[in-house]
Amino acid sequence: MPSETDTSAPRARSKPTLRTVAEETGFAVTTVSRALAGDERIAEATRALVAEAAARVGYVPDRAAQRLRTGRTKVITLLLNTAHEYLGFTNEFLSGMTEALRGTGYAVNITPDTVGDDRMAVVRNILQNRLADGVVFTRTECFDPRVRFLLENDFPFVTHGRTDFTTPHPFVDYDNAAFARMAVERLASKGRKHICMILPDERFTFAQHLRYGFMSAVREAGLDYTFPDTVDLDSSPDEIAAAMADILGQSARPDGFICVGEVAALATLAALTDAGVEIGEGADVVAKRASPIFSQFRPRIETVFEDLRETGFEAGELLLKRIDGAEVQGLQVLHKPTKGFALSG
Amino acid sequence: MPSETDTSAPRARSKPTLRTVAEETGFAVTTVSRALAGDERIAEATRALVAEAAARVGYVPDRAAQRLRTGRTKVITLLLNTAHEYLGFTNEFLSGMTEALRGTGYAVNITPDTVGDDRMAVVRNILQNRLADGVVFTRTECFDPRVRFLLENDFPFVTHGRTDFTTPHPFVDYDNAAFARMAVERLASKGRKHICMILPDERFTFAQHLRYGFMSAVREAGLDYTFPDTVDLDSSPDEIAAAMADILGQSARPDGFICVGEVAALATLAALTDAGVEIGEGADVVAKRASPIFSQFRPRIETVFEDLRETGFEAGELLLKRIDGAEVQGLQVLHKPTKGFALSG
DNA sequence: CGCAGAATTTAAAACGTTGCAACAAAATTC
DNA sequence: GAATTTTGTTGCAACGTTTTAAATTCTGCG
Repeated sequence: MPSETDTSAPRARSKPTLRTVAEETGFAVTTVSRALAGDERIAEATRALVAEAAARVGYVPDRAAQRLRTGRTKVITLLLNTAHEYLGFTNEFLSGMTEALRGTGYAVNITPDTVGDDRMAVVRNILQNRLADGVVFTRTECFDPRVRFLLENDFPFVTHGRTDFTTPHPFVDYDNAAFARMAVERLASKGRKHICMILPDERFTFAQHLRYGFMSAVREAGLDYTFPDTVDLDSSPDEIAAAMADILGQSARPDGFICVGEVAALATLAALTDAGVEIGEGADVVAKRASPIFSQFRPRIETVFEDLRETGFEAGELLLKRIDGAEVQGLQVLHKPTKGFALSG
Repeated sequence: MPSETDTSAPRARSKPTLRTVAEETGFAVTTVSRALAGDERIAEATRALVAEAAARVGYVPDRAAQRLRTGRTKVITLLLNTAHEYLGFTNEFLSGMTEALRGTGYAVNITPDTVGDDRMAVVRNILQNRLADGVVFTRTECFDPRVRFLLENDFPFVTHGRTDFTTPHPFVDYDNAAFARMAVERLASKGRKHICMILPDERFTFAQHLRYGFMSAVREAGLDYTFPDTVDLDSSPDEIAAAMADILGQSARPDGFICVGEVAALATLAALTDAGVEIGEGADVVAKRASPIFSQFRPRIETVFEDLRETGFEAGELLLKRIDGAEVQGLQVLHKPTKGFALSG
């Protein structure tokens, strides 16, 4: 039949749209749109019919069109930082986040958390150009200007780490003060008298928390302490190791070491090994662990676990809820270090 | 120029659009669009005028609208794999990629490289829903079905790692065969007679390359060899360490070890340490290094460097060129291990 | 002066979606 | 049986851009 071929000819392999489904079912485009959105105003029977037809022709809504029409991007952006105290941070966190977004239709976008030296430009750009519906970032500072800006503009976001702003905002964090305290106490219980810990750059909130937990525990137990002041957690492994070697060469040298992250741990162990100090004898080391690799460090050290994948997952979940309009109150998660220190592996 | 009509209109704080610039300059929207695109048909003077006005009102093109109209998404997607032989892989690779895309208007999207067990569904979904203009993925297999699919559909992509397909496609890769050969030769030069290397899962192309380079060098030098067959590079640190301990317990035990990645290196070192084998005495270890952390491994080992950030950068660059229609020929980058082995740090 | 042919500019039509206002048909009320 | 509400459904108008086809102005030249 020629007419048959005629009508099927122009029907090229083009992407099915609402119109396709509309023609298929005989309903109007509007109705189809509503039906697929599960609108109560559309009859139950119609909804079923439309759903069936949509599935049959393989209809999938066009993101660009939805975005243009609604202004919602269905994108959330993670601000990527190059440095982290754990090598596997990005992979773990990101895996958790994408997992939380699975099936929601949201996509994860990555953008460096800084252009040149400017952290604000990144977030301003996202707001101004409506590049995302929400933002997640790490390495939060006590009075992080990004937080202030986002709060002022009422834009959904979740921070990894807290701030000192009085206005509450969603966050996921690990209780680093409790960790530091536990770590000091653990070393004290082993008879250590002089504790050393490498801190993150002081502008990060978690540096303050670590310091606070550390100091209060050290004071309580009446211990000596040292913070290496030439390096921080973002320094290169070599710099950290050199700083540790330096400290080990001093007359009043520490006998207890707390490590936040792989780099600090390995550099500390290397410095101790190079100085001929034996773990369990001349010194003890405890660390926070985010990857199973810690079990292979020699000498072995005791660790507690921080689950970064879970953290990323929660960051994703919280942000979705926030975008959906949830109140900030319920959107704050603080992980306590539950179990005590144990030998890794 | 048309008469200056009511400028007192409710000029709300709405995002400036082409229309805004059009009204501002007195030109038609079409002209403005063309002028901003640098279209030759628009008079030089007009282009300048429009550019100035656009900058003044802070015009930025709307991504959603462009995408809807042109079908181009200005997005490229990186397929994220949870496991990698280097902990820092994701961060490094991603940092490189975003760097390559800076200023191009392209955004990076992250999606897990597998849903359930299905690697194909991910890439099919991207094509079908036009979620991106191009794709990058890692952990390429010899006859990777994703590559076949993308080639068949003429969709731009870059793989990290090669395939054995006859049809060429863009890739970035490291010459792992050369690395393995170098490593064997290095160990041989130290008088080692029995070489051991943990391979990646054999379905990955780079596993074949490593094996090939290894085998040909081992045969040439007339050495013994062992591939631990209960683990691969993606096994857990504990499993790898256990397998190595096992091998060290055998009568004919290897005296040279090649490690691809941190996990293998640390697990091997731990097993050697635990077995009381001294590096330089009872055994030697060489490794490929992607992060500066290797300098802190004790005992120290010799390494060669693979630059994953650069790799990510190139992947981004190649994909952009490919999207722009460049021929596949020039879009294949193979990194040779240039310098020889040296003590890390 | 008239006119072909460049050189510029423009109006209008998409792209696929959703929100608004309206409408027909059925159900309810008085 | 008319008036009113309820229940489903629909057409039209955006959202901001690019593209097609057409209109306008500007040249130079006979």
